[in-house]
Amino acid sequence: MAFKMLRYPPAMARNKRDIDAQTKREAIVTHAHELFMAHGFDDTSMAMISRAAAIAPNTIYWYFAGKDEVLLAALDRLIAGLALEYNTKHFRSPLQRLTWVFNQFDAHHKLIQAVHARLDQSPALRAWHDHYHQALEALLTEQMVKEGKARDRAQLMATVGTFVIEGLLSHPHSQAQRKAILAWLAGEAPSSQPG
Amino acid sequence: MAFKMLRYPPAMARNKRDIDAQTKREAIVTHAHELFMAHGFDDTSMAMISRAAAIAPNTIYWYFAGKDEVLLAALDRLIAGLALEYNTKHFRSPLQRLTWVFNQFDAHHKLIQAVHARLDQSPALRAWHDHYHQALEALLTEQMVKEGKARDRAQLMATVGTFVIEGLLSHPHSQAQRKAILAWLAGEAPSSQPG
DNA sequence: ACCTGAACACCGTTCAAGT
DNA sequence: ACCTGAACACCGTTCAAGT
Repeated sequence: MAFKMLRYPPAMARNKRDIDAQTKREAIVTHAHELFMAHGFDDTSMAMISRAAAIAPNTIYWYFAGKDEVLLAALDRLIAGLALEYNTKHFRSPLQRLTWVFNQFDAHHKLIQAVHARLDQSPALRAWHDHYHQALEALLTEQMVKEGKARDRAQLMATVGTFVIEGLLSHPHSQAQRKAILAWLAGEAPSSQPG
Repeated sequence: MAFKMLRYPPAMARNKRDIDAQTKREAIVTHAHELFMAHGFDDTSMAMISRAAAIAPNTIYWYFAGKDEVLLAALDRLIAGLALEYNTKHFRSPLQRLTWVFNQFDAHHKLIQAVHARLDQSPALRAWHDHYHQALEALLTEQMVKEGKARDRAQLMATVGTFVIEGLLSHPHSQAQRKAILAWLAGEAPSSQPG
């Protein structure tokens, strides 16, 4: 009776339980992440995720409010990992920095694509997207200002830059195209003239 | 017996039937277009379209292979209309031309968003998208070459341009931002300096 | 607290049958 | 040729019940 009011079982068991729960939650996210990457968000069903995690489909709803929240958790973990690596790395040039960031996104572009596809349906994903979109824009702006650009010019180019990055992520293109565009973006350098 | 091999009923009726069929087909497309714009592709069910067109849900499958084909028909009609208007119009400046094109897309951006969301699921939509993406890029390239840009530079900027247009279509932004970005895109003009 | 079987209210699509 | 009622194989999610 009384213990029914406790939010958790007693201390000893509580710790163990919490760890198990956390591990299981992460397992769900891991499997979901892989499946989203392999088949896309729409073509990954809750049943597929639950099968991969060896649980009943509805058990996912104990850990997450819904499918979008699973995606959100995968995204958060992805970004946290990237941020960590970004901060410990140092880059030889602005182009190298930009290329690294782009390549990280590109390696997980199916996840990012899922975000864009669900923007209108999920306010949570909309908020997530807008937040990191703005963060990327700010990062590009500061980079350009540091390189001596006027702030309002830098802001414009940063917006353009995020659009270009998203464009590259979601459109097929050659390696040469990518290289030229990133180079242009990093330095606004003129494309190389043949001959 | 014999007439069963004819693909159509006899002449008199055939004409009438064909007209009716065409009209009905267009009615389906019109209602679908409106619903896609209002609710988005995913949140528009075949049942909703059929209700709007006052037919049974499965009747749509007599006219179209599936939901994606309905979207495709709506897109084709949209583009045909735009192309017609574009060719009869003349513009005072490259910026005016670009702004007009952009505004047309923007007015129907929910449809274009649907294309992007379905790219991976539907090869037909993928083909459609790639075709018109390339067409837009070519148009921008020729425009820039006409203005005296080197061809490979123009090609790079055209790719960037289509990414920027898609970015503007799919991201919230202020009117001022839009104006500045389109101006930059049209002439690569420097953003205005305050003071 | 954690997990599940069964059900719910959909969905796009198919099929057999009508006219 | 054109249209439909009924069914199919899903889907994400909910609920009552178990431990």
